Amino acid sequence: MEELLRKLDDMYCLPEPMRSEFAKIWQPMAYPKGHHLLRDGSVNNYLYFITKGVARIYYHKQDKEVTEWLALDQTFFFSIRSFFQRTPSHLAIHLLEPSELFALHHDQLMQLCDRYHEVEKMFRRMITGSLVLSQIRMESIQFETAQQRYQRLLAMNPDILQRVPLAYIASFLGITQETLSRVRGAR
Amino acid sequence: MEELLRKLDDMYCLPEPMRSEFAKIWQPMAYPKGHHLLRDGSVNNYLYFITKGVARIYYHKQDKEVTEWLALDQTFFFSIRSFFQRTPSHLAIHLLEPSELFALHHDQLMQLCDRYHEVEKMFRRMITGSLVLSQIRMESIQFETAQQRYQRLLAMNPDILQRVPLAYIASFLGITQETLSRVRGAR
DNA sequence: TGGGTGTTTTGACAAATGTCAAAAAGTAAA
DNA sequence: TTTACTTTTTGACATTTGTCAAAACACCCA
Repeated sequence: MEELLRKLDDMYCLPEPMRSEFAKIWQPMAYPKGHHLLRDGSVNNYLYFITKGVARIYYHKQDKEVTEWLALDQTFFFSIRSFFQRTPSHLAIHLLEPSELFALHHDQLMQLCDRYHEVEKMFRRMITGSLVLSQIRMESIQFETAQQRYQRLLAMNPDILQRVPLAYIASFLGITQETLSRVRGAR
Repeated sequence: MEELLRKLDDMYCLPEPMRSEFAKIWQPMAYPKGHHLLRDGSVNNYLYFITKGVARIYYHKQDKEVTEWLALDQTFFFSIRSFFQRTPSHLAIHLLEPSELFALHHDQLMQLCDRYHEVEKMFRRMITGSLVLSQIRMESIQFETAQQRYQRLLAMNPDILQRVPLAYIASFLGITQETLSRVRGAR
């Protein structure tokens, strides 16, 4: 819980009555490796924060699985489109390690946003951060080689190699596993 | 101004005192073709809405120019990172046609967000919309061929070919002009 | 220890896209 | 209409990445 609150403070320091009220609506949970937090076709009602473990967000493209995002410890994740638009998700989310998480229900978040301007502001900043990240990733995908994308990922997550199978990393980088293997060999 | 207000209502219908107060802080402007709204290296203080014309957002990658976004009529645009993080922009913005725009200054927007919860909410929804768009574009770039991306662009902007040089479109799609030319020829 | 299973690498070749140079087409002004 | 200029297309070839199949490696556990 401490890590979560610290992350939230980074975005916006809620004044005290709201801070603890906001803290209260996060539900702590723990699941084994392989557990699905979200199956494709259902609406993503929760915004997650992972304190320990790894989550993988993926979808089916024709017959293949495509990894859209890898969430390591101390990060937020969810199906952006499904959560905000309240539509069935084309994404699924499962855990690559036994994990500990906090989950925040969409409706409870929205209620608190309606009630407290401060919560709304904090949430707005959180989304703004996601938008900036999303832009950076887009530029990376569009204008860097597989090699460069791999280096960038390693720089941001030095221990990802030990924790996530290469097939998922390759898919996340937008290349095949074989290409990733060759890129790695070249250095 | 009507178009702008209609777009804003789509996101969130502001109640009346705030709606007109919000409308007041948008500054109308008109510039000739080629005018730079933002030069790289300076902070992007304005969020723009274009009512007539085309704006191109681009940056320098080594010796080349890369088109990051093309904003046709009735859309919002700005340098996301610079505007939110208040840092010098690596992006520049200029106009491909004589254009009419509305501009909203960062500080005025933030002041109104602080003052009115409703404005904050509307702005939050606006950013949420950008985030969803950004996600969709990311998937498109990562998992579609040049051919498919071209078709998608045309479907969303049928008149873009008449208004934007192919070199810019190619760059926006993340391919070279020659490849775009061949993709076009193949249908 | 030795299968058995899943993961990662390698090889041979195909497909997509990039690069550079030149030709063709289009546009605008004299 | 002619010229000068810009934009778009084409050609030849190089590079990157993908595909499919097989080999090498790593790990678990009986």
